[in-house]
Amino acid sequence: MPTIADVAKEAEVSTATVSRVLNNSNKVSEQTREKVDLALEKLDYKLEEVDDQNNNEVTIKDVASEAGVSEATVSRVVNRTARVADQTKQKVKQAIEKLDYSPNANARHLRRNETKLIGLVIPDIWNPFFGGIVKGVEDLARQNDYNVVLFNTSGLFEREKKCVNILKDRRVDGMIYMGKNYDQQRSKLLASCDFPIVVISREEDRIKYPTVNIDNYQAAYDMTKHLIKSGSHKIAFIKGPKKDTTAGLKRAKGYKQALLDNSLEFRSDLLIEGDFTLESGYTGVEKIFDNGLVPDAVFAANDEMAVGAMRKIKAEGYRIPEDIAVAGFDNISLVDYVEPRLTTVAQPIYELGQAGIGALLKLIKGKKLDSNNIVLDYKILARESS
Amino acid sequence: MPTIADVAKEAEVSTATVSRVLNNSNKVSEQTREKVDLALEKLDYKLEEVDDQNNNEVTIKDVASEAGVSEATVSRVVNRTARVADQTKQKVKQAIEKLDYSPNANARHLRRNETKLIGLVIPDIWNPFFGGIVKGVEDLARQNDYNVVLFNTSGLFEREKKCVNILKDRRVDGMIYMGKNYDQQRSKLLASCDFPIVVISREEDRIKYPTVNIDNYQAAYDMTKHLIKSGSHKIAFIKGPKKDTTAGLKRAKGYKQALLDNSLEFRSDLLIEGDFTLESGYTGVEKIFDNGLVPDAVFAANDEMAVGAMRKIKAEGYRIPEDIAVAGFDNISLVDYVEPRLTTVAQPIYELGQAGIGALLKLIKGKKLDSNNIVLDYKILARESS
DNA sequence: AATATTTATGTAATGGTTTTCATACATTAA
DNA sequence: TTAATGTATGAAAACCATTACATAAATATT
Repeated sequence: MPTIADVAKEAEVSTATVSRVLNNSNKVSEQTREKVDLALEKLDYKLEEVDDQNNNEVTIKDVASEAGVSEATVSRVVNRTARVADQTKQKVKQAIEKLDYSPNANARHLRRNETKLIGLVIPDIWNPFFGGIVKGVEDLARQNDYNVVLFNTSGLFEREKKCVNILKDRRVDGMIYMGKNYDQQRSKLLASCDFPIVVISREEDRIKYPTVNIDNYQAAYDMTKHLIKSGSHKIAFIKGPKKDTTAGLKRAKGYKQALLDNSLEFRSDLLIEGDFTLESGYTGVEKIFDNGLVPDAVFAANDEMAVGAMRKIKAEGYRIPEDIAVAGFDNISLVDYVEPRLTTVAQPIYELGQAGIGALLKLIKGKKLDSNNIVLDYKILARESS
Repeated sequence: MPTIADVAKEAEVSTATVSRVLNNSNKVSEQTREKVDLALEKLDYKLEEVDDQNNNEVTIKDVASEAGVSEATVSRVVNRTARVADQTKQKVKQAIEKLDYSPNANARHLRRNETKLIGLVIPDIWNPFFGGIVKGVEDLARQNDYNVVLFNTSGLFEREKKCVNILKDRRVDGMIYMGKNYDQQRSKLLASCDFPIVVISREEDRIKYPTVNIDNYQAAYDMTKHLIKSGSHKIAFIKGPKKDTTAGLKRAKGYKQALLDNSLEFRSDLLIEGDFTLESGYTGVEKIFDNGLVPDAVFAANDEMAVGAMRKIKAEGYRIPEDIAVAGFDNISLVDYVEPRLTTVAQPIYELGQAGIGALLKLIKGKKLDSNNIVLDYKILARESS
């Protein structure tokens, strides 16, 4: 169906001119009129009621006229939102069946002023830790008739910002946010949203949104204690980068406190900085060895670094756990693949996701949360490496 | 803002009755009228123009009146869809800024008859293989102003069906589908969709939608050849389950053909069935040993099974690769964590996702694809285990 | 100066649904 | 019977934007 604009383009004149030709306005030169006429012919432009029938979507209108009732009644049948006489109901249902009608969710959402859409902003879906969370979120969301729009930010603030703005435009009903960390600019960004937000796995004290987490301090404390009980008393810790998340810092704190509470010396040369990659675990242990130190246990703030540590320890000829015990944090799937199997803190990954969306759904429904800081249980998984 | 329905509820009468009271219809008993009046008062019901001001969303109307122009002009400024005088443009932009207006994407999509939404149906987002694909899809989609709605089906057909129906209701512009496999019921399901579909990582011959894949047959062939060249001539293969995907079957075929082409005997007792889990790799090798056989190489149809195989091989005291070489398939991240590092076929996971969404975007734009079967390159990663 | 054309902008229809209020008809109570 | 009420349904106004067409004013052309 060509429009006036199409014709104008074809005839290389303005739409105004085409309009004049069509309405026999007299201020059109013979030449131009001819050009336009040609274009009209060529594109087979029809004046009568621009038939927008290229879009053959079956609408509620079609169902209504098929069933011989009003659109309102069809809507009532579809949504079970008011009593409809049995006879009528049957007619409507038959019409729906016959025309294979399914309501346009967009139109419904526009009208109802809700989208049944949850924004999910995470740094890296390729990382199974986030994969598990996303799974937990999506599963429970879908069970509650919400769908999830996924955004992968690589932890870049600029990208996070873009994603959040898209979510605003889309008028999502809520968002689950996992930024790289939680600084001032991010705080501002979240504050600009007028839908509920839940933050997962970012244990920040200054955060003003509901969070779902484990107690990182206590978990690290417990794991350290476990290593001490197993006979270690010279325990190294590989922590996150200098600008770590609060969650990361808390793990380091838990480690330190456990040492002190058990009358062990805290040595800063056994507290090594890493960046959560396998390599940094490897080089972390290397640094310790280079200093002429040989710990009897290495506890890393995540599993990847622990595996890196294991590799260096083995490369130097030490046995795990006989000479040096190793422990990690997170319980991502790979801990099962290394040898010896890695002792680690099991985060309830899937459950973190579930708890997050659970809280978000409550907020969306306007309910209050019992607590603004949901804390889930972790587990110390003592396995072969300790 | 109470509605008539609210008042009716409060007064415990039908809405019809409330309506009659409001319009001074005379057929209302004194008693009822009193009840209704009371309710009206209590709820502070206002007749004049039901002020639906509870929703304080800034709309294009607000911007238009703030800037003193028509809504059409605002739209034109926002969408750069027609020339607007500089002066006017400035006014509009200021108004937008002042009111912090952002267009309602839903309304736009409804009108434009597009949603800028891509459905992404996968079996298990927790599995990093799919995680990588999702990342590739989302990255490229977002760069092209499309967003991704994610569905996690666990490979259950019933759930896949539900998800696809949601996508239909939502009128997504396209879908990327990774079902468990591709049987008749799934084929029917996809056929019922009236948006373009691309299938990733399902190499089925009978599939009638564009697919993105690697050449599984050739890859397995090449890997087998690699093992032979490295000196193995008694190579076991751990394949997928009996009802495997065609992709899985092709890997087995490639393995077999490579043996034959290199004058090696194909022995069915060295072709073991697994189910793509670590455990099945372990028990697979166990079965071989139980039969009194000791292969000099084990090639598994995926990495998890290869790791399981490695574990059993080491447990029996054999050295890898000196006694028995091991090879996997996929190159998921864990291959880097095991020792020795696993030789494997590297699938271009992220690129599979990208190619998939690339093809889909073309289809959405109404373009033809060069080929209905996009084949990406794989790599034989020869590492320590072979 | 007269005519032709474009530019800038407005009006109103449109997208598909939900929902409020109104009302013909059926039912119940007096 | 009649008066009072409920039931089942329809008409029309939302929801918020885009866009086809119309038109006054500005500009170009002759």
